[in-house]
Amino acid sequence: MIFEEQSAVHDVFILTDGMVKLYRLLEDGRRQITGFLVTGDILGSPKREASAHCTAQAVTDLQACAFERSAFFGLLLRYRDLALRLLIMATDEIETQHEHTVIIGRKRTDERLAAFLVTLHARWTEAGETEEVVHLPMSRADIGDYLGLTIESVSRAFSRLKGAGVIDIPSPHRIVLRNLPALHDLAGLEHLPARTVTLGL
Amino acid sequence: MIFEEQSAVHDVFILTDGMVKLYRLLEDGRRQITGFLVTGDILGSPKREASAHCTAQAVTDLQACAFERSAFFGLLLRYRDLALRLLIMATDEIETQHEHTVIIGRKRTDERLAAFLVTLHARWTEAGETEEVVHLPMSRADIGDYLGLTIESVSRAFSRLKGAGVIDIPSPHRIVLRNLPALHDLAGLEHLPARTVTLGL
DNA sequence: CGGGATGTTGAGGCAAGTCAATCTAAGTGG
DNA sequence: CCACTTAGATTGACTTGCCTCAACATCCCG
Repeated sequence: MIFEEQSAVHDVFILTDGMVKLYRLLEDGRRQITGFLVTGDILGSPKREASAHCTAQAVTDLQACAFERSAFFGLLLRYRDLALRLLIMATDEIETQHEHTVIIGRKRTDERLAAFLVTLHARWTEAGETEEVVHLPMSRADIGDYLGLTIESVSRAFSRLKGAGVIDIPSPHRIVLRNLPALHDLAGLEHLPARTVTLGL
Repeated sequence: MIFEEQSAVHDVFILTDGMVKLYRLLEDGRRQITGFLVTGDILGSPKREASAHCTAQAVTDLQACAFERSAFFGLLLRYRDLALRLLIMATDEIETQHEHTVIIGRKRTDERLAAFLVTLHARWTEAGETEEVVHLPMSRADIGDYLGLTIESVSRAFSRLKGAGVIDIPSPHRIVLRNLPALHDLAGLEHLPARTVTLGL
């Protein structure tokens, strides 16, 4: 657990290795994951007070670089470019959130999963992966809570895609994309994010 | 129509009166509205290239103040506070989008509508409205596309809330909140946005 | 007063959820 | 090295909430 909803956040992090999930909980236990962060991404709000509005939890073992918030603000005030850079990143993040909203608001189960796989694949490719493979360090429950589905629906969607020959599943956490164009088509994503760094929260 | 997805955007707007909807379309016509902007809100990306990643369309008659993009960037480079302010606004917008993601990803129809009404009410109250009334300039189709529902589901949800005595519907575009606590409870929102200005797109 | 657009209501279907059983893989201890 | 346990994933049977399709109601606006 990195920090929890409502709690004060003392640092801004830059992930140097591993994966983080961000989520919010409802009182009755329903959970919505709002995003996953990977190596290179930034975690933490640039707001001054900043009690976390969501929970950040490790999906894998992590390595990160932590900046004390006050030090971070010092940088922010001192280097005018920094705020502008962060503003661009925040703008990109809003765009990403919109894409996600379209996915969970208007797409069916298989389309959601396809979009998820395609997006993750793009991020791994960016990170140097050359094979058409997606690593899924997170559980099916995490995927479901990210896509607004149940575990079972996620599992069935995987099976259907496998049955259609679009993917292979050598292990639950390793997916081979056998037909990337078909997957793209199913995902129906307008523009994959061109950026390399995500601003989390 | 203010600007359309993919098209170049020449201005940054500050809404001085009226309401705008932002949305994205899928090829088959499915639509997801990602947000509504009201008086005082800002519309436009602070990115330099900026072809719109979503469509902005008027819901009502509008009045707005338009800044040419280049002039806006001049301001952005000249006043270091401005980028910081916009960064805060963008951060708030991300938070709002997360809330919206929770709503459409994990809540049932009536909860979604309750959350919608409560949020809009908060914005009208902020704007000086003292009665427990919500004005809905947008159509049922717009509400559905915002909440990830069909027109019919929205209409039925309105009827159920009315039947439960939580709201009155003197006209389709005018909702009286008869039991605000119950509505809040149903909505299950953790924190209503404290901010007054929304950054659109 | 029509007539078109918007909103409401009803009947029935289906995609996704729920509940439950089974399978798999990774420990863990004898 | 092998039973036993446990957590996660898959699959099946059934239920249900929302969608679809269709009919009807209401409201503007000439």
